[in-house]
Amino acid sequence: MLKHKHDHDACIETALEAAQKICEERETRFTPLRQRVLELVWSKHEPITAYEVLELLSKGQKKVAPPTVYRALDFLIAEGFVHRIESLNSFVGCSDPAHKHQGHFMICTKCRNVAEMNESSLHNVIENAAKENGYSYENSILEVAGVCENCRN
Amino acid sequence: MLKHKHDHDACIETALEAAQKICEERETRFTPLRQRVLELVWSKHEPITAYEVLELLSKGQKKVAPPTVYRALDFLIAEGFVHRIESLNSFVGCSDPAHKHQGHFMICTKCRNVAEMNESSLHNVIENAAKENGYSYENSILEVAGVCENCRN
DNA sequence: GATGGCTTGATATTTTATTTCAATAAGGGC
DNA sequence: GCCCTTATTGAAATAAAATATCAAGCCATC
Repeated sequence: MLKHKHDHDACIETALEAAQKICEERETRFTPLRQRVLELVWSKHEPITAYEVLELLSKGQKKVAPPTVYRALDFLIAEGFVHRIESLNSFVGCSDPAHKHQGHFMICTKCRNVAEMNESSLHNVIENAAKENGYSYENSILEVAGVCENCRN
Repeated sequence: MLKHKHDHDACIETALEAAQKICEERETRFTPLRQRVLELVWSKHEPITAYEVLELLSKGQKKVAPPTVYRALDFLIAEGFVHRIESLNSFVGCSDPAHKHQGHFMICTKCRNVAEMNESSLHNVIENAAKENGYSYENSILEVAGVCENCRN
């Protein structure tokens, strides 16, 4: 996640290829629009808003309307390629689309970069806590604000 | 939290009294407007939107504008009397305003009621998870969707 | 090449939140 | 008390985020 030594083009390409493969397996339609939106979401590691995607998408080609973007994002989220960050009304590419998981994030308050917490132990703790409080568990969001290693140095 | 055996008037009154007391201690101003907004937020255990508060607030008396409500909510949140539920763009009264804590909630997907998880152990797990991932910890939100005990019966 | 279902376009509107500046009210020092 | 400063509220406009609705296009299959 170190910006200066991070080949982000490769990062985008990997994400697109993974999504392509998964869609083939699931026989869902990874249309040009959806590809393009995923690419734009991955254009940075910071979360991006739907309207930022809209603006980028409208550059050069004919303008698109908000529903176009939101529908594409809905698809990408449903397939698990993108997560929504509730506290920022924004979206980030999923770093592990092949495995279904909850959106548990750390958000750097300095550089805005977002990283996923991939800890099944944490997931279990949360699920158990809900059950101990009498709730069945469906899903959860966790968004931790802090400062990343990079920004602290 | 059992609706039918829940004296909600007492619930509201307790919340208002607690807030009053805390404001006196902190020498912050618990104005009539802020009192009224807190009362309205507590009018149900379900989260309430800012515009619902706005509508209730405008009934009978002269109409108020959105900033009036948002400003009052900002104050109440800053003082810890109200939490914001990010995934619902809504607000709920805090059940333990005297102690500063994170907003960790369970949201019933049937009745919409929200309950706070008051578990410092959970908080510790989250904080440690963030640190293990290289992030300093500032604050966090946790919103678990599930079905409450009541609705499952 | 018609049919039916998914996808996108286009327009309008709704919902949620903020900016800005003016008016008012409250508390502190004299 | 009265002035001064600061916090609070009012008011108008606008911005930001998301959705509803219906029409048009695409594509696989028969």
